[in-house]
Amino acid sequence: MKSSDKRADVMQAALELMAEQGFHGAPMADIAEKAGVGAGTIYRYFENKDVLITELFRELEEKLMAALREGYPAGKPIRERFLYLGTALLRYCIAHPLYFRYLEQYHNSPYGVSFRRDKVLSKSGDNNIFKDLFEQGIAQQVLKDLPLFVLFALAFGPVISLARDHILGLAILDDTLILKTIEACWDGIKR
Amino acid sequence: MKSSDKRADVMQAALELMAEQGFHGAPMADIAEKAGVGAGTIYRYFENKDVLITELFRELEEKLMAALREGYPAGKPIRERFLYLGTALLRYCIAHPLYFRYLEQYHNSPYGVSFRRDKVLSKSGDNNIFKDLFEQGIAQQVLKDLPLFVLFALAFGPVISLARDHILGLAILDDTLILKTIEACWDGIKR
Amino acid sequence: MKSSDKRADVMQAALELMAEQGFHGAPMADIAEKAGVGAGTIYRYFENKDVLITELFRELEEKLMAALREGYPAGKPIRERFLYLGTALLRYCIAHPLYFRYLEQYHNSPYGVSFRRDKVLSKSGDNNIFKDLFEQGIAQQVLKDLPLFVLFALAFGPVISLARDHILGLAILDDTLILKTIEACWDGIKR
Amino acid sequence: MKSSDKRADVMQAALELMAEQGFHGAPMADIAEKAGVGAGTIYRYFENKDVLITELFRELEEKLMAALREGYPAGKPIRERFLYLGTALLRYCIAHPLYFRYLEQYHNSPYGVSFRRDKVLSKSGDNNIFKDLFEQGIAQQVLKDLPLFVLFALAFGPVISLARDHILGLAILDDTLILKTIEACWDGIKR
DNA sequence: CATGAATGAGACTTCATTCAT
DNA sequence: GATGAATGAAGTCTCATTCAT
Repeated sequence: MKSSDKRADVMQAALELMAEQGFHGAPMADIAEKAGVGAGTIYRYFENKDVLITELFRELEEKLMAALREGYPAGKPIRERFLYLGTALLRYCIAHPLYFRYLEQYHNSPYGVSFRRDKVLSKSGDNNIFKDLFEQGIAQQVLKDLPLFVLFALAFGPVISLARDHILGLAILDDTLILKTIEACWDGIKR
Repeated sequence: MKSSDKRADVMQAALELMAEQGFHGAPMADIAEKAGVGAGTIYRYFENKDVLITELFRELEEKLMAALREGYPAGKPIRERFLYLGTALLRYCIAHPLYFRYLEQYHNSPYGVSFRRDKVLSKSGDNNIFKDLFEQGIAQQVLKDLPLFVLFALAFGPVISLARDHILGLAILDDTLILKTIEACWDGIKR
Repeated sequence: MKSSDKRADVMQAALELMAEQGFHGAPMADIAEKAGVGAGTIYRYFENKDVLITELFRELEEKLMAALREGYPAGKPIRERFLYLGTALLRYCIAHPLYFRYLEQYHNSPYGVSFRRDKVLSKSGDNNIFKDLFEQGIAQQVLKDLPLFVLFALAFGPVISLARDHILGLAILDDTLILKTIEACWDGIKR
Repeated sequence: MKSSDKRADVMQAALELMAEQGFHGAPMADIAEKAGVGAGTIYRYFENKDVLITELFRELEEKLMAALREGYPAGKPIRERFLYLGTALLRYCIAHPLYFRYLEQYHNSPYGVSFRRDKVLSKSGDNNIFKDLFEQGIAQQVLKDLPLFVLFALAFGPVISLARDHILGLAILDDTLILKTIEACWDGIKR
């Protein structure tokens, strides 16, 4: 059970350093040291720094999506499903500040240009819970008849904004406030 | 009339390069060349690169706030004032993609840590139109009784999210859609 | 009959990679992979990379000399013996471009400094067919009375030059041309 | 008159180190130190190490050709012209051992693949003294009727071979011996 | 004996900043 | 004031070699 999974060690070290210092504030040497491996070892697992950054992004995003899918009340009404997703997302971001900071940083960097935000909404083929939710909501005339990307922004823009504030220590969010916030988001998208 | 305002030239060059390539993708030498000045000249106006970055951020933010203040219907009802602010902000971001990309990048970088988001809400002393608006709205029981930072997130989180999509080419926003979006934001914050 | 002669496999792999990419363009890991052995295995047979390089050189040189000795018309006249050596050498270089490229590279590298060219002419003790040939030729007044190294250069310098051109695709050499060339070399050294 | 021509200093340092240690035995840091400049300074004059290597090659080759052209008895008989070229070339190689070692190293490295040897014989357009000499010689039936590349090898292969030996200390060449050698080369190519 | 993951010294290169002109 | 050549610290990455399995 020893921590001999060096690849995971490297990713964890990279996450911690990059989330806090930015991609450029985390030299490979520092990552290696924090991971407890030699500098060259990183390159056995990641072709170069860019690949490490992107790979880490993919993994964090996958974790996030998995967390949202877990416990998702698939058969329940639109509103209930939305409230679940919103609160789960906000809680997740707050519970994993490093993940959140890393993901945000990635999105706002030149790296993010290649990995478009829209993937979240239109994940090809895959069942996309967001897309499904909004499309059903429109079809059932429960939600406003707006383009998906607008609904998405209305629903989750506030979550991201709040998560940012919380992590910066500008906001304190308890369960009650989280719920109220997501209900307010619902007011924004519901017809 | 000569372009002897080298300081402005440098800032413009820095804006263009950094908004597109990121802070680290814009070497001082490139900025100097694009600005049509010598590399050393930059240091007559900015102590170092960090100062240039921060100074540019301050200037852009000030421009943005000035734009929002201009034409602000100060005496009108809460809702009208809000709709004005929301649409103006979204239009401004769309009209000035470089400004927006730069500001976002700054917020999500380690630089942003020192210059807190909350400044927007609590600008010391200065009359802060956002803060005033929300506080009055709460007092008049027009807005939900939520902490200011929540209202702010509900109101402008979607705007930022949409602006990002628009700039990445993932969304097309016309005047009608902008208005509908801001009205939806209003639904989110109104009691 | 299993290819358990790993030492030979390593040498063959090293030859192929180094002849084409240069000594420094052939990492030990690549050599190991091409040889179908583990990276560490190479070090069971060769103390380090330098030793591998030198060992390979020695082996190739020995092969070359053996090829020249084979069929050498020892008892025949000077001229016939020379024509045999010259054509055989040129044919060998053309038939084994990898050997030739490797040997040339070795000679022109810092490695070659330790392993001097003169070995060819003065191989201690061993009967040296070149040395013998030239010395006899001078004694019999068939060859010009020049230092051995000059005769050697006159005789084989052109061969090396041509082999290089041929391998680079700059020259096409058939049997007739090879013979004419060596005859011309003879004209250069004969009295 | 100070040695402020840093570009030249770098080239000289690179020549000395690379001729002796090989391209890979001469780190940029060592070159910079020997040249008396900062490491980064090299990159103001040469995009990268490969460019430095190639540029240096070009310059040395140009110097060599210039030296051969100087004093070339253009109007004189074939034989005289050839003797001039041969002795001049050999003398030049001996007088400039660093140049010679560098040039040879370049030719036998992967770099040399792109810059073909044949350039010497077929320099497009430019008046090529070698090509002209051999072609005239063949036309006048003074030289053997062999392909140009064969004549070239016969004429200069020995020179290169001898220069190598001389530089390695295996041969001592005085003016008399140089002349005799080139006359022997003439015997090789003359009809 | 064989392996190949791990190492870390060292190579190349970039770029913020300085300073003589 | 302005310039831009020069600098060198620091960053990314390679690869010969080792050693636990």
